[in-house]
Amino acid sequence: MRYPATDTAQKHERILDESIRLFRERGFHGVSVGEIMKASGLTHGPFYNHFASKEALMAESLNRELQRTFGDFDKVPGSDIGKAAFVDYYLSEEHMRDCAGGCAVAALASEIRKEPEVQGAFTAQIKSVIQKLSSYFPWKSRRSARGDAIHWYVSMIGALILSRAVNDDEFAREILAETSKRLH
Amino acid sequence: MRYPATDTAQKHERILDESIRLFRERGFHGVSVGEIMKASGLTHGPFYNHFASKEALMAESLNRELQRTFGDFDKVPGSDIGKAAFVDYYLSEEHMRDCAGGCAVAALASEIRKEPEVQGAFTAQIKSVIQKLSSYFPWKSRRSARGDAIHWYVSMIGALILSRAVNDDEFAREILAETSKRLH
DNA sequence: CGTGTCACATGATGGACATCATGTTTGGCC
DNA sequence: GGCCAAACATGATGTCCATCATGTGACACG
Repeated sequence: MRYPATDTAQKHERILDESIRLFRERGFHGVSVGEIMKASGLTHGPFYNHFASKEALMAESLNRELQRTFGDFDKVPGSDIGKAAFVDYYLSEEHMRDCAGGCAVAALASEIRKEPEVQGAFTAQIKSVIQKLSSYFPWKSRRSARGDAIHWYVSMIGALILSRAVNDDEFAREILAETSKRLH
Repeated sequence: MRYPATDTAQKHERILDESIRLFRERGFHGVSVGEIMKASGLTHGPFYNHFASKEALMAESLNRELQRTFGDFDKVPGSDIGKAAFVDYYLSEEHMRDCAGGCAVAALASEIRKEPEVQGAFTAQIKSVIQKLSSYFPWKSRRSARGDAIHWYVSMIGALILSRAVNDDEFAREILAETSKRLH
């Protein structure tokens, strides 16, 4: 590498960071390669020095983001307290508003269905988080812990997506709050 | 109208039908006006005789579809049986696969966030269905019926979206089944 | 039976986009 | 200190798209 090696690696990282931020905010198809590069402090040309295609970037940045998100899991205690804290964060008004910085699953799940190259890594990550959730948090229903974790997780995703889609703050808060109560 | 009035009205309807079908299948931005018109048996030009813009079509076709969906509500009995039947349909493998013909909320919710013209009608329709759900079906938790209905509804949406996003049929079926059990 | 008008088809326009081609700068290495 | 490849900028290419402009043919009405 004739350019300073660390700088180039940093630029690559910055492209990944800015792209996932923009993707979450406006969707895969709502952002152009040019915008991503501009946000990363570059012009659109050298994009192809870093990635084979836009779809390849989508796969890499999403995968990286999910890894980072789910890796942070053990920062909360694996108890009822930790579980409640996680719900409180996930279904907070703050998270609802911060789409660009929030959970990538809620922001992008419905677009992933159309991007085959992205689906594989996404599926593996979701399986892994379900596994982690079901063994890490306490589940006390008479049914399977794994099923409880699945239901718990899809409830949060659905609530967040719906609260973001509606136009009425009061109603959005109600969706978050009523779901939240029932997941503690 | 110098063309047969009924024909023109039928074409308008066909544009609405085909557009909502394509939107659910590929998202608002995944379909072009030209494609919609071709699917409706017309060329792209006369689109603007029927709608002011693509966004106006999005609003009209989604609103119409939601009205039709939520209007069919009273076809199932307002009992535990009816509620369970609704869950069984909504979280069926068939519904998971039939994105183009299925629930528009699950298919488009995350894109609605970016289309202000569409949000208003969407919000009103969601409020209305929550109202209907909470008064129509029996809810027996110690909490509010309305909150129960909200949680029940967002769970179904989240489960359907996630099951469609993953790449593994077995896992997708597990998401649907485990959620389904817990909503009966 | 002609005529005006409306819904249609065809084609144009201008912009956005992903991708690529071609120079240009950079800094590690001999 | 000069050389060369890697990483950059600029600009081109071709495609696709939403929207609009213009022509055309069908039908209701006189």
